[in-house]
Amino acid sequence: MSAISQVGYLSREEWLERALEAVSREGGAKLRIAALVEAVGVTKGSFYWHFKNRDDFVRGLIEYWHQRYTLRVSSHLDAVQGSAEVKLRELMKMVFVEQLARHDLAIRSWAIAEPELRELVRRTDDHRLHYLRELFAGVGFDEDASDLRARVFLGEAAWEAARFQLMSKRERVRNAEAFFQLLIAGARPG
Amino acid sequence: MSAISQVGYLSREEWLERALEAVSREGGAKLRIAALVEAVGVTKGSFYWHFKNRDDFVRGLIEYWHQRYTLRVSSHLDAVQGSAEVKLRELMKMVFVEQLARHDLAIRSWAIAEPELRELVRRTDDHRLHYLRELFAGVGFDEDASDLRARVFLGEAAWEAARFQLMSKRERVRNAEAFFQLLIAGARPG
DNA sequence: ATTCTACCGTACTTTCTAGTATGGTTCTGC
DNA sequence: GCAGAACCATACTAGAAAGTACGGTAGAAT
Repeated sequence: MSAISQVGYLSREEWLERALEAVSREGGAKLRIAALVEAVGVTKGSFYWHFKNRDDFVRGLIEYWHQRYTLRVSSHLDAVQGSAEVKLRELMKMVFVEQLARHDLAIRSWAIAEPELRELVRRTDDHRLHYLRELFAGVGFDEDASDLRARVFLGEAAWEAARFQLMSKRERVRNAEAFFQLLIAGARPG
Repeated sequence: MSAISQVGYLSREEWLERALEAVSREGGAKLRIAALVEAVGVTKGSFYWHFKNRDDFVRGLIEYWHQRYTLRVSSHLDAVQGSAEVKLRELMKMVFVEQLARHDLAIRSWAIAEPELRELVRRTDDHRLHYLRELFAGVGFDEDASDLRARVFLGEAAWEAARFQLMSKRERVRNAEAFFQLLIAGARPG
């Protein structure tokens, strides 16, 4: 019935992937289903096929975000051959150059009020924090130093996510390098 | 007509002060005027007396937030007697112990979509960044080092704002001290 | 005390939006 | 090339939320 023929149906995962892009662009604050489905390229029929209701969608999106931008990343790093420092460099590239945290702000804005959602996001934060601590410990820092650096790393990511600043890739690379110097090279243990 | 007699009328500023507390507690994502006026302790009549409409309110709140949590803070620091390091310590206490950035997430969540609001928030970020750079330069760091440290400082603030973690005051003080060590004491220039 | 203005409460209207009902279309397996 | 399942469009309904109208009260000034 549609004028534009659909190339194929959307799986729940594809749906969430597109939705995440739309939401972080439009902002989670005024999320209307009508606007969302338009951005995704479908209609409400599709939305209510994949999701029970609005809350179910939000939960699903946070869950997907956790899977895609935290668990999958740490799994990827585990598979990287090399020292902890090599892994850390790879992670920095992903986060600060490829802007892996670009959806965080929109996601977090939902979780303020609902305790259930806060718990979901907290789980993400805990995983990231724990993983980073291990990474810095692997470089050779002691417990306190590793903990501090993990938090600073996540802080920089949060700042990039919160800031509405369009940086060129060149600038991002430069920033990432300076940041690396501060955290590692300038304070290498031993 | 109200059962509870009002002690007095609310000025626009008092209105915004109360509103900011309510909004950052309830979250900006699902801001309903009915819930807002209840939290503030008035009715819709009051809301629409002080604000033209919902958008006007959001603009006003961001403006107030900028004034109260950025401009007023830098003015306060300018008046502090002492070295740049003393001022920096004072600022760290305000931000990380007294949690001055606790409203940032809710505010930012609105600004994602609307270019006009993004511009307002960007102005806040620029002011903070510039002020911090000057502060670190005052301590003795060169331009690049000051710039980097300013961003790391704001990163830590953003992380605290984004994270749903209840820390005791004791923990906050400890964290602030460790952070100070990283930025200053452990890398003092000269 | 009265008048003017700032401020607020309440009831009402209008607009918006989540959610439903249902028929239709595309895909998969056979 | 058919049957069943998965997926989606459209039209509709109910409820919620924004915004308005207006009467009333508190404060300030004279």
